[in-house]
Amino acid sequence: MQYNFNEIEAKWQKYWADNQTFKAENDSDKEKFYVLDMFPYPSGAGLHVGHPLGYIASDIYARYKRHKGFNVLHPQGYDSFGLPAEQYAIQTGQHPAVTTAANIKTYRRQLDQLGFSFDWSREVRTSSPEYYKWTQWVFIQIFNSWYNKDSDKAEEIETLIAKFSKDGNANINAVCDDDIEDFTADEWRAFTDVKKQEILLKYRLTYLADTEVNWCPALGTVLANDEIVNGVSERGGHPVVRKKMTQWSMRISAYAQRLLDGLAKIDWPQPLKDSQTNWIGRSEGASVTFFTVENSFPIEVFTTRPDTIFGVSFMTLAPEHELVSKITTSDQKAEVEAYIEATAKRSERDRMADVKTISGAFTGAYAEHPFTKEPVAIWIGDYVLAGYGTGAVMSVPCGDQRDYDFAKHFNIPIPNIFEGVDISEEAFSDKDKTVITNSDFLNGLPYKKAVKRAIFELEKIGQGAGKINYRLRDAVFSRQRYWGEPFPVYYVDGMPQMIANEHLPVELPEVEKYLPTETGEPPLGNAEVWAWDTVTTKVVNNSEINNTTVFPLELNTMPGWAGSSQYFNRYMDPHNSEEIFSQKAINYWQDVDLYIGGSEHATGHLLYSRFWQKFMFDKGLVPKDEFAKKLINQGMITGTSAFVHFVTAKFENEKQFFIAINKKDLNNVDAVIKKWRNTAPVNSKAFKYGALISTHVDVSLINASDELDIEGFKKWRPDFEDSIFIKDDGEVFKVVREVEKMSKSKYNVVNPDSICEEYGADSLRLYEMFLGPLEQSKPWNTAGITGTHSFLKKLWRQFHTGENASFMVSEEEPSKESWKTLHKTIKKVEEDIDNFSFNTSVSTFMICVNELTAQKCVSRKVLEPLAILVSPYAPHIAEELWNKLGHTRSIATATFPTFEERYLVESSKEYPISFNGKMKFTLALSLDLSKEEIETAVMANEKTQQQLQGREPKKIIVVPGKIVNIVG
RNA sequence: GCUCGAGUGGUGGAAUUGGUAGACACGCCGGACUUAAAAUCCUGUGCUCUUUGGGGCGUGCGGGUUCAAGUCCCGCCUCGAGUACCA
Repeated sequence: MQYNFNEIEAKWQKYWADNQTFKAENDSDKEKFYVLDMFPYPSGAGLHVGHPLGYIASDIYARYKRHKGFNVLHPQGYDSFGLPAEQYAIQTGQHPAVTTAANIKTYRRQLDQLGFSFDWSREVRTSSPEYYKWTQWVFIQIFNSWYNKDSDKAEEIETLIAKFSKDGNANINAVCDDDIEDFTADEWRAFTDVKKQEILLKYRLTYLADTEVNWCPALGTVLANDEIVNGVSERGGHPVVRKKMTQWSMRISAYAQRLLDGLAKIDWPQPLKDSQTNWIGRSEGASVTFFTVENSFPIEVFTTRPDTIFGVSFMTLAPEHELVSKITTSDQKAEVEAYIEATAKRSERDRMADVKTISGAFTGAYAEHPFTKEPVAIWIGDYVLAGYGTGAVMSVPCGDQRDYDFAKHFNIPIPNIFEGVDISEEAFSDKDKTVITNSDFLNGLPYKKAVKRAIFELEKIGQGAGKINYRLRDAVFSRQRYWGEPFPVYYVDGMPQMIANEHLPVELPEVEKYLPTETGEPPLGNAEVWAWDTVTTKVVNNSEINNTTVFPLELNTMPGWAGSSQYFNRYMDPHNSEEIFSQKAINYWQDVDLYIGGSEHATGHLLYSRFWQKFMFDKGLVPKDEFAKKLINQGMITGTSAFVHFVTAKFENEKQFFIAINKKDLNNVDAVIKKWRNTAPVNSKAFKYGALISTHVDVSLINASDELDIEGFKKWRPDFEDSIFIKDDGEVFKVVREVEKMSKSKYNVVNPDSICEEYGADSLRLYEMFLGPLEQSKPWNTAGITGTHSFLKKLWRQFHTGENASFMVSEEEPSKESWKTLHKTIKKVEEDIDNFSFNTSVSTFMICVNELTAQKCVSRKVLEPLAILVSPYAPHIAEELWNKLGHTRSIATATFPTFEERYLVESSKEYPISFNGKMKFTLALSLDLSKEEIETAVMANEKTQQQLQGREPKKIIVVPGKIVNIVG
């Protein structure tokens, strides 16, 4: 009987779906285990072989954990809001919901054919109203919260209001906007309602603010910093400019320290933790206040080197700093304004492109040094960023290279405050070797002590304090897009109002056009039915807006990360229409035990999700403040692109054609063409050819030996129909191969559908694991799949040893060798899965089956456990064999076999014996011998004596269980 | 520039964390079966010398520690990822 994988796979996929084999219950006596994949964005291109890598790994782990007796939650869903569907809608007018639904269908079919053990009854889609109802709900919770630094957590806004009406805001220790004026309780109570709302907005965890944003005119939207690559948009590569807009922001900066601390308790890859640490960018130092000589304007700066305060010879403000216009002297006004205008014109991209050019302008103003009382010149310069720290620095040219370069460029004095250090060429910034001089009370102190003392002295005179600064900025939460979650927000007198929880979801309205409006409003500005009636609590036509009972709704939508920041919790109770999830469900499932996904989300989704989780934790909604215990970044499977190289050629007065050059001949094109010309038509008198050009070839036109199907190529690229191919000696034409990202435009995409059809899903699953370590990126090469495919055929034959290869296993006791083979395999596979080394366990299976074949082992006692071992990797064939072994329930319910040492251990073990470090022979010795007994036995051995040739051994090294080494 | 990570046959990659480097697979060479192809099976396959017994060299390069180094230490080189005037 043949291994008919197509039939077997279809049969069991249907069985699993019909029987809901992988449905997880929220009620179980078993221990829980939550295995999660990053849910996909359903793009129109469907899956290629690179996509399922992480899903296969997580599926193996989920199936393994089921065999180990856990109640496993292994859900899947779709991150179905996003830009591509919207772009497509703009081009074709098709509603994104329609294309998204079609794409999801394709995804589902492709995922199903790989035999994943997802619990599809828990599927979520971020774009479905039942789901985004809860995204809106969480947004409202965040809006109704403020961050109390005293309790170090988010609290209800009501507690803040209570404090205001009792004591005003003098003693509030909150994370909030920095432009807040003090008020008393009496003043608070006297404020108008709008004024109160305005103030509260400065404290809320999500707030409206005029933010300088990255505006992409081509896409008509705002992009996050991580959506911009090299100054252009990640999608589409359009230019990006700075623009001020009123945007919703999330006060993620309130959580900076907790996000940093949390990294210590989660088992995530170090590089990912490093990049989050970098992103948060904590730096310790001090804030120092300088006062201008004229008018005593305070200028606050942040420095990590308060110990170098006596080295200050000037100050630099960002050109955008609000004080610049107030302090600039009339003499310098023209120069300063010209400089500000020049920097404003420079795009972010230009600034990045040339970091070497030093530019700036002197304001004419001076500040007073807090200790020496000397005047310090105030400059502006674009190397100081408005968005970091206070947008102003105290410049210490002897201790900071940028200050040094600036000082040199503008001939500003560079006083030296470091003992025995030459600063004539560059600044000295080695903290550990610092000994300070010319610095009054800091003289002679090493770095750490000097910092402490400087802060102490600053505090004493009230002009500074120790401070920790973070690079992490609040996250902009508004997008000028259609295909995203609408905000549950309407505006009364310009102040945002939340729609009550019971009226959620606020559903996305229909629009005629998906582009921004002519007045530059977001696409929702095109909606005709987009106003909130507070009486009927319904969305009504815009014409009904009267600003007394019917108000305009928010036109922005939420960013992509809104829906992905909580989906892992929603899976626990996805159909709950009363709550985001029940407390019972969250208390059972707690958190994700294993999360597998790409590292590209390090500073996006994975940081935002940790922030939302911490917020939810503060609100008492979730029991854990980190959502995923362990995370693995699967590597990318890259494509192997193929190229054909051509020269354009022409005979006199004739039409141009192409000559394709074989891979081998690329280094001596001239010689090859000359040779070809000799055989060419006679009219080759005036023959000319140009430089080499190369073009991608669809990899499906290339065979395993890199040979091109020339006829197929000509059909595929009719523009090359008249080309001449200079073939290799063997009458074949070989292409050049190169590893690139797998992408449609590079024609190197390999589709899992065709692989499944030809070799089966089990072969594909095994092969993807076999390719290499999970976390490493590796090139795809379809040719190698025959290896895992023939393994499955061998496995099949092991169970089909009857007449005409019919199913047959024996009930007899297996040989000792076979027991050994089985238990060796159990041990290795168990270790491999626990360490996520799925690649080596595939090898182990191959060795196992090869050995069993050699041993002619057909015993049920060995084959049955083997089927269970293989089943996480190749579930379809395992299920079929399991069924043939007479089981009526799915193999998924079987218990993982236990490894027993006694099958491996024999009475003796082979010890390699070496002389002078060179291995010479091995000796079987009893396992329970002591180190001394081994030594004695080795010395008594005939071969040892031969090797020693009568000499006394200098040294005998015995590592029990491993090796005996004799130095003669 | 800074921060991580990685360099092993023709290729993907193993190596129990200091103990016979190259498991397993692809590819290739040769063979069996076949009219033939496909499929399947068997043998060989790091480089090199060889008197066919075996010898020498081999994990990016140069040193070091050790009886023993792909693995540990020091100094380089190359590639990949992230980040970028962060005071």
